[in-house]
Amino acid sequence: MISNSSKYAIKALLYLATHSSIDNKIMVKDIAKPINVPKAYIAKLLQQLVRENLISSARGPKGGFYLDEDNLNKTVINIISVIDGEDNLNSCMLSLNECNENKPCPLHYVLSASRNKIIKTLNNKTINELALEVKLGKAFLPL
Amino acid sequence: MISNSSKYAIKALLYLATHSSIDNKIMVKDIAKPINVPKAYIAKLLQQLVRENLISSARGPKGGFYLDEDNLNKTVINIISVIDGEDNLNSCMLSLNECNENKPCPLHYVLSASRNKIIKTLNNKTINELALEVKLGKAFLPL
DNA sequence: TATATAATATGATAAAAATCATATTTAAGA
DNA sequence: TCTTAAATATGATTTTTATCATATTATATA
Repeated sequence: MISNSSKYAIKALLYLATHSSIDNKIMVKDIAKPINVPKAYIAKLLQQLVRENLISSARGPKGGFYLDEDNLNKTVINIISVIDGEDNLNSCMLSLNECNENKPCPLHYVLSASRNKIIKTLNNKTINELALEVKLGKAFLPL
Repeated sequence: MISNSSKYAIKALLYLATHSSIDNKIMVKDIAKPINVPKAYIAKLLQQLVRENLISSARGPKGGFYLDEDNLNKTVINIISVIDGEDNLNSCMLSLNECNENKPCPLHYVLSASRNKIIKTLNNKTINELALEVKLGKAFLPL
């Protein structure tokens, strides 16, 4: 439903949102440790996220990863879409392709409301907003 | 979060709930086709489900799979637990082990309510109740 | 402009999940 | 009680996901 890779990517963005800035770029190795993901693995994911404009980077000395204004306004769904592809979250819980709101499978039927709410939330909440919850002391890292 | 195998198992139980009885047992091959799962794969899962008392079976001629009264009262969570193990659904969306209601990660924080509702539903709804939705015309197979 | 530092591209390996294949056991019915 | 029809047990294979390794490219700064 949501892959390990997506989870790692979300963690990385949350970490960058709360710790980096254009003047304070963070290297792979300094991201991997605190978010608890293998360095070589997160490195690959970060590269992919850069290509898809979800995060920013600079090479060479003083280089590293950070989030610019645009990056901060990405949503969780944006991340999952890039890493896992579009459809995973849109499909019903049993991955039935003939299942939809009009003709729902039994599980879909009983879960529809909650499920829609989750998707809506993931669609609306930006990384920036999530990071704000942390600054307000409502939510917590470590990741 | 919820494996393919679990999805297949849920589909199988829903199919049996709506089509089988102790007097009308259904063979592997007649389950595999309508629920759209490879025969050899579902066979293995069905065997596991029998061992864990989630479904019933009989060998030999006139044999096959069916649900007894006890089986019909199993919940979706029961199925997922048997196939995927206990923890998968209880963990937070990012699989953080230090994340909980009191000290939630940002994602957990914004999804908590919907997520709890889903888990509660999966915990309470029995296979029998789900099948009833179908009989009442509120929900639909095919699977 | 040489050096060192950092991301990038590419691909190999390992682990897990999904799928397939088959010999064995059980039981119904002729 | 023999034959046949079914599940069961076991394990092999394939595919996908996760992980690791490294040579290449870009850039700050001495």
